[in-house]
Amino acid sequence: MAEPVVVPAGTTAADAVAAAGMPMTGPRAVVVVRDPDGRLRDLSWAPEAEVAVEPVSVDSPDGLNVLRHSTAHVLAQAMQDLHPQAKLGIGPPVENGFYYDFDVPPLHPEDLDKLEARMREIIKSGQRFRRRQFADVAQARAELAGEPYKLDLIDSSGGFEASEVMELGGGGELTVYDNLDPATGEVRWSDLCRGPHLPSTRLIDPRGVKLMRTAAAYWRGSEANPQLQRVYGTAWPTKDGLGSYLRMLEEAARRDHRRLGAELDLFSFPEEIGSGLAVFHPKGGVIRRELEDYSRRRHEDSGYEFVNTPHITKAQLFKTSGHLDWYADGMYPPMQMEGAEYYLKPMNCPFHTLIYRARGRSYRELPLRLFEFGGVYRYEKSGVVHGVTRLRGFTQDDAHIYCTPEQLQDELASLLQFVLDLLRDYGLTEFEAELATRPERFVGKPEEWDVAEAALEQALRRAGLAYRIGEGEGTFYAPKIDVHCRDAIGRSWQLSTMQVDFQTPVRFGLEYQAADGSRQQPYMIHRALFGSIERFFGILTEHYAGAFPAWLAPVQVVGIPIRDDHAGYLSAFVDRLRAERIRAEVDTSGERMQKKIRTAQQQKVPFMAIAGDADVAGGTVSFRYRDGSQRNGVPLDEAVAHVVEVVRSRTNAGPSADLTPEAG
RNA sequence: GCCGCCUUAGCUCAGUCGGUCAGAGCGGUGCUCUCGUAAAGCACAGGUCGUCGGUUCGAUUCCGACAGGCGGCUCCA
Repeated sequence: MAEPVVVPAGTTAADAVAAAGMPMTGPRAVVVVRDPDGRLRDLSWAPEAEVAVEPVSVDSPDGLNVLRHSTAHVLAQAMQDLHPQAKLGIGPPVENGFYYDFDVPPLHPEDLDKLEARMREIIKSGQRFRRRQFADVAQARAELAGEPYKLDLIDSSGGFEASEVMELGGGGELTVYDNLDPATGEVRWSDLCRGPHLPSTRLIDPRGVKLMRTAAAYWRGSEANPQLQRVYGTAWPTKDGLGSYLRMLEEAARRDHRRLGAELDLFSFPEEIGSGLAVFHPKGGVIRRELEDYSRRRHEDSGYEFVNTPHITKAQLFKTSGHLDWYADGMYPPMQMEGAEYYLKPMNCPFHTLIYRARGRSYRELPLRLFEFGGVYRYEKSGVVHGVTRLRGFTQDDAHIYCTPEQLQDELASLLQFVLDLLRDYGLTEFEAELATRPERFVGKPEEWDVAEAALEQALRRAGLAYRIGEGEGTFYAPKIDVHCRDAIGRSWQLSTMQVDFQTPVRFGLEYQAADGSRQQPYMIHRALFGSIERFFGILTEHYAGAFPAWLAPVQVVGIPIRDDHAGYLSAFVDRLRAERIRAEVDTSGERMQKKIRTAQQQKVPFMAIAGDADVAGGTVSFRYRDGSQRNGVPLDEAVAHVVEVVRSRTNAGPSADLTPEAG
């Protein structure tokens, strides 16, 4: 945080910042100030009384938002220069960039080039941003008569969350920013906006700006409204800032699980099966099985019992659960059979609940923890299926826990801890949580919701996990905790969910007999850890960029003979590894050694075991690891023990010669 | 579902302003070659240019529908 500067009454923030000797141009330029109330102000702001403000530089989070917001204005000006009929929507900064929505005919990639060229001209002309307040709504309406969407914003401002709409200030204050020609002071362009903005377009480095793509977006986010053309762009204080952002995008593309899934022969989406339905190939199958097996073991250790349930059911089950009332549109349509309607299941919980109800339950059995890798089918809209992370058929690692009211709190706390521990074992270590509370449409009694929400919040506190509240974002039957994880390149993914459900036990009439002989209703907790196995698989693929830890790698060791006649020696070595259940093979293809190394490297095999005359003579192999490091002349016994140790440790790092302690 | 774009060999992509233009690299197969850590050489095989319909003397090339995909929007129990 920068040192505060004092702005004397009647002078501008810019004067004070300049007098303090802070940069006014360049990659660290101060672009706005924060007043004592925390509000960001233009540098041209002149307070009526002396005030201490915090300078905000363009490379700070707030400064970047200002830069991007101002760049969005430049984009809009460029758009209206090139397409005078374009009507303006909204144009806020977003993570890593900005967008602006326009009512124009659909745009094409060439249009972006033209817009960028015009933006560069505007930026170089050094237009000044001037804040101007409308006297009243009538004046604003008159001036914005040609901008129907801006009028819509003004007319419905009462219904807006002010923080979400950059166009409108708080408290009904309406302001406009004029872009002035620096030489003549003429107004070149104006936009309804609450600001703040850069003092001048000169503060934008055109080499740090790039328009990224066009897309359609509904006006004000509602399907009921017309679609506008959205232009996404990004802006950084410097050319290097843009460069490193573009490199990050390339890195993300390099990690794309759809691409890696094909390159590493993990899974595919045969058109014949249908959109959103994946098949896992043998190598993908190995990874899945390892993921699942480890999860199974951990669940068994933690008192879960495994169940199996069918993929289809008569309609009544989902009528009882309430899902048909809420989610019929998201379910595959019913099949008629023997006079009954059958549905593919979109959820496992009603099935597990029937298992609970299959016989009388005693308080001594609780908590009863039922677990299943349950295949579910959801009719996702055609535009949303995405690789393996958004499928129409997928597998939930779904558990339902039935417990007494007294057990609820401890059960939730230990459950959350269990979830976090297990995610760490798969290599995810950064978590954020969200507590999603009662939505507008819900079932049950508000008092019950309050109890459930309080229990979840308590569990979060006990776990010491940072969380935010998602007001009204719970499901229709339960509030929930969602756990989000950050991957290796900082992207956040929503994974685990825990829901406290008081409704399903009522709907299904669940009971247990308490110690005093009375019949009581259990509480129910829904919990998914990966959410979807397939999606988790995809996320891990991107997290590890396809270089899975040794314990998950589909092929753990490839033996590479230097000459063909070393293959037999390596086969014996590989047999010893296989006896230890290591997934090992010898590359006996007709290629030369260098090519085999390249192939194994591209397949991201954790251990290459190379052998030539020297190794055969010495009874050793030479390891090459994925990171290119080497460990040569390792005696066979030691080599087997080394691989076994790395795999069984389930370490998510390496392997690498640099991480391998010299065996003694 | 909505808007825009895309769909040529297993993969990545050239190409046809409608008429011997169906091509390349990688991958695959075969032969030759193999002595130390990211690509040896040669040859061969592979595509009714997503599917169906229309326009046309003639369509992979133009039009339409459908399917699948990509980027967003919306949605995500």
